[in-house]
Amino acid sequence: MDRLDKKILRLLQEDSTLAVADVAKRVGLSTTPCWRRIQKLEEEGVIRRRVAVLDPTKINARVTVFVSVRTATHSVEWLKRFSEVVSEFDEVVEFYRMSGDVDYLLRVVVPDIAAYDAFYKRLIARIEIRDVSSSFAMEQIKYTTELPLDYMILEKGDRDA
Amino acid sequence: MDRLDKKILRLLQEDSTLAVADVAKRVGLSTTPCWRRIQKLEEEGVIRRRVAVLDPTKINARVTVFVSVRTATHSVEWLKRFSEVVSEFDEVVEFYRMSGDVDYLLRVVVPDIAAYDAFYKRLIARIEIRDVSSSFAMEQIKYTTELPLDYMILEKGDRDA
DNA sequence: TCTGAAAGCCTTTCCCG
DNA sequence: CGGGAAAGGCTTTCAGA
Repeated sequence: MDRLDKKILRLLQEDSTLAVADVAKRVGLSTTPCWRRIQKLEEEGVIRRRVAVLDPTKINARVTVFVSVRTATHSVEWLKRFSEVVSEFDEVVEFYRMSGDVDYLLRVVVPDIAAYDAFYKRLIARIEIRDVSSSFAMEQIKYTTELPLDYMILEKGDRDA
Repeated sequence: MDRLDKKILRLLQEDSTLAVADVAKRVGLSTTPCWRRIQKLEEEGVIRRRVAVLDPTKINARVTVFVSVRTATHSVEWLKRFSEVVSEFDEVVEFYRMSGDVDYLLRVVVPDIAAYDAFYKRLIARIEIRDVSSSFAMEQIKYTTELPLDYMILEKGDRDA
């Protein structure tokens, strides 16, 4: 991956409806090589997918809750099952295993607090959890799917912008 | 919005490269009305954008850090500036104003702990913060841009699947 | 690897139930 | 609102350097 790939990724992270010819123009290539590069980035899995991003308020998914979970000590199999059960919930949009005093962190999306309560009950009905603590987001100030590209490692001979 | 729109959204949240004709087939419409519905969903802002989702490991953005921030009591202007300054950082991919004992929560993406430390220094150099606490994610078990559609409010007469 | 042009497929429009 | 068919535009392939 060189700086042209990086430019292409920057554009497509922002707007994947751009025509290949447009991307090509902006990075200073003609369409064919640009098309091939995008193809390669997809094959290599650098581009994982192309998706539509929806407005949460318009589909009644206004509230984000961060759920901190402490599990009791369990076997590897239990932890695997725990991951699977939690991941199955559509309301869980992000799910991390953490270092520090919290074992897991979930980002849960629901319409309101009542729906969160219902979700919570369904969750604990499916799996035993030692300790759960919920923090409600009052406002989503920033949310982006664009990952920082500044840390990308370029091949030798590509040190400029 | 009816259940056909919901089906369309479900498909496009998953894969926005689907041809309109394919989406149409899967929801049981022909291309023209399906195209019109997608158009409308875009105009109404239900579909906010279409983006490429990248693999974090392939672009050297492996580590997620959750940063809990407590601010001192400040004016509305200061809080506005705080939001702007924090949002400017590409490493901050999510940023929430919270209820409870933490005032703000940031999801920060960096390649490693050293890069996080550098980010942290740049952040506190730009704005004064009372208290910062960082939690590192060891593993991203689930990450999806797909919001739950089950809570969507449909127009009267659309109560089925 | 890049360019330019040709072929094929989709999107988008038009007009009719 | 939904459908079929035509026009226009993009994507994808192919040949040449």
